[in-house]
Amino acid sequence: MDSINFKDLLKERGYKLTPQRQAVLDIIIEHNGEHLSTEEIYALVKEKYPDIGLATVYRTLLLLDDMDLVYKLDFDDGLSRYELNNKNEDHRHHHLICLNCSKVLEVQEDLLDTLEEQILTKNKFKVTDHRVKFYGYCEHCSEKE
Amino acid sequence: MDSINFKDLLKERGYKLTPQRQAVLDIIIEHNGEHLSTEEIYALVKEKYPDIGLATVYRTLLLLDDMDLVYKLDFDDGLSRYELNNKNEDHRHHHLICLNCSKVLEVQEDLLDTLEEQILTKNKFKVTDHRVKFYGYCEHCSEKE
DNA sequence: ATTCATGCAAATCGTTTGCAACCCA
DNA sequence: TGGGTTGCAAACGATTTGCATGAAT
Repeated sequence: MDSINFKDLLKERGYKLTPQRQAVLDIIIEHNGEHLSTEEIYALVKEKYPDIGLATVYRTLLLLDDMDLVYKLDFDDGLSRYELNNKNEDHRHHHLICLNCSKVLEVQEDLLDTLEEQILTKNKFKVTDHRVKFYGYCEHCSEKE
Repeated sequence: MDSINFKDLLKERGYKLTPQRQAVLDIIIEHNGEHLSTEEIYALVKEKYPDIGLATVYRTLLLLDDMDLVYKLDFDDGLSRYELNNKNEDHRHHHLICLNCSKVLEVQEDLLDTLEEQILTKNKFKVTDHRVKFYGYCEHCSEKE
């Protein structure tokens, strides 16, 4: 996601490119693969842009989510987390949440397509997206038992 | 879930059976199949037990969730919802959330077992539970397009 | 009698919003 | 210039917590 592209996307919707918005997006791009919480994003942006307000970060994340540039996550820790919405990823990945140490791993596998077809025929419900979270024990925590 | 059983389960953990706890559980059993929010549960319990406090409902739901008697749901509407944890159900069911009218349907299908096996072998992650939400359009809203 | 549970109100915490000042287009 | 944007602080809404009272075992 280069800045030219971002600016155009904003303009399409009647929005403006501001240094704050760019800074928030930059941080998320820099931390691709991580699951940053709003506060973490705020702290990281503040390093480069000390005057930014928390409300601006919230507003920007809402905007980025709405533009499908980021993906909002929920790992049941009471915080909203975000990751870069990697569009050239063939399938959305899923998260493996360890019930013991809370570590979050990722799976690329996606066998849900067949399930979605079944849902369409049996329930007449057109699935356009899904969110899956697997809970269990990671390698390290499984061994400790 | 009869009350004798409930009382024993509580005693095992050093807790007491109170009319408030029984009333909350009763409401959830009566409304099996629904996805009641905390406030909805509070209002329903209040009909039978007008003096109950909201904090008690919160505390009881936390307890019931911890005892695996109920299942906490999140339909992204900002509210915590709960459903009876039906243990004789062969598989956990999943939810179909309509992006248009927000109606929530349920699927009993569970093709995730094979996925879980793959995750165990490939990621050495022992899956013990999963949460799946499908987003899309229900029959009615699909037709309107 | 002891221990846990309740109700109430205050506190908490993440998030949203109103508004005057500000700045990008 | 003008309309979107910002930072700040106040407001918000769901949930939690402190504490004195009350109830279950």
